[in-house]
Amino acid sequence: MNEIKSTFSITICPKLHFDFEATVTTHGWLSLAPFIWNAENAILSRVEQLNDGKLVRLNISATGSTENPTLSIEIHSTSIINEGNKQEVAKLVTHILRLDEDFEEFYQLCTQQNGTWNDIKKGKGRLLRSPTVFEDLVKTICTTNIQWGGTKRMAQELVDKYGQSFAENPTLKSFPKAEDIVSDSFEEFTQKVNLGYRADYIYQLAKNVSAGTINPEDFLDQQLSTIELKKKLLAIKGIGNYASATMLMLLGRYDELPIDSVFKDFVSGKYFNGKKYSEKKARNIYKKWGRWQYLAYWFDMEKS
DNA sequence: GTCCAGGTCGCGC
DNA sequence: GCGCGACATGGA
Repeated sequence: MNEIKSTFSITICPKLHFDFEATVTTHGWLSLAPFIWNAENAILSRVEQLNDGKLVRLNISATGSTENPTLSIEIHSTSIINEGNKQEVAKLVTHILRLDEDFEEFYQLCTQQNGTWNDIKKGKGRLLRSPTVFEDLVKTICTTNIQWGGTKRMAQELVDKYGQSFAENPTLKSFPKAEDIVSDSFEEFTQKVNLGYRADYIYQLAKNVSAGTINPEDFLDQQLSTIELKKKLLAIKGIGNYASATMLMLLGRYDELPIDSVFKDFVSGKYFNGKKYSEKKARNIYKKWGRWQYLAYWFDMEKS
């Protein structure tokens, strides 16, 4: 058994109010591999392969109030961890927890609403995301036309069959990179993981990303308008209206509503007494939230 | 056994 | 631009 050689702690103090546990648990992403959530101790864990190939296991936790929080990040590895590795990890954690996003305007809108909207308070609103846009794209495709249990299974299978093993505990693996997936033929891929007809979309995406014809990480570019971004997302096979809205949320843009069966059931039950309604009427419910509509819907559901 | 899921694609009109 | 069937897989 390889011994752990390096354990470091990095402390990040978020600029604004920040609720670690709410950020991690308000989105189902935390129950998709390779994320591991230790609810008892409130530790978010995952194995990651860094740019230089080193495999690390990260343990992320928080102490202090939402006004004055401190994030603690342990890096476990059998490799020597250098300053560059630490900086990469800090950047990764900033990304998945959205420490750089500004929610002040959303909070103001919440304050304008009465009652339970005030419970959102400062520090909530952030929803967990994956370290890479590629991983979020793959997972989002795995949420379409399937129950949540199926999404979890598919994420786990991808990690089990194509992730890189963490030396200390080989059952812990990273999420596969595009190159890991296309190292196999499509036939081998469909044999190893059971993604149904989505296998085609995901393999195609991995091919394109690996070849550089699609660069999902560029989607984080703030210069891109939401319209342009949506166009790029819809051009990817397997991403339609619902999935593009979900991806926009994961890219920090909350303009679009993810209209799927869950959305329809929720809106029907809460606002239309279970009766049929037009999509336009449903949209009107969240219209006043402007570019924060996704979060308005999300927390409307959370609070119910 | 049968049905269908946090939809999307490709077709025909 | 809109309606419709097909789509893989496993869980309900």
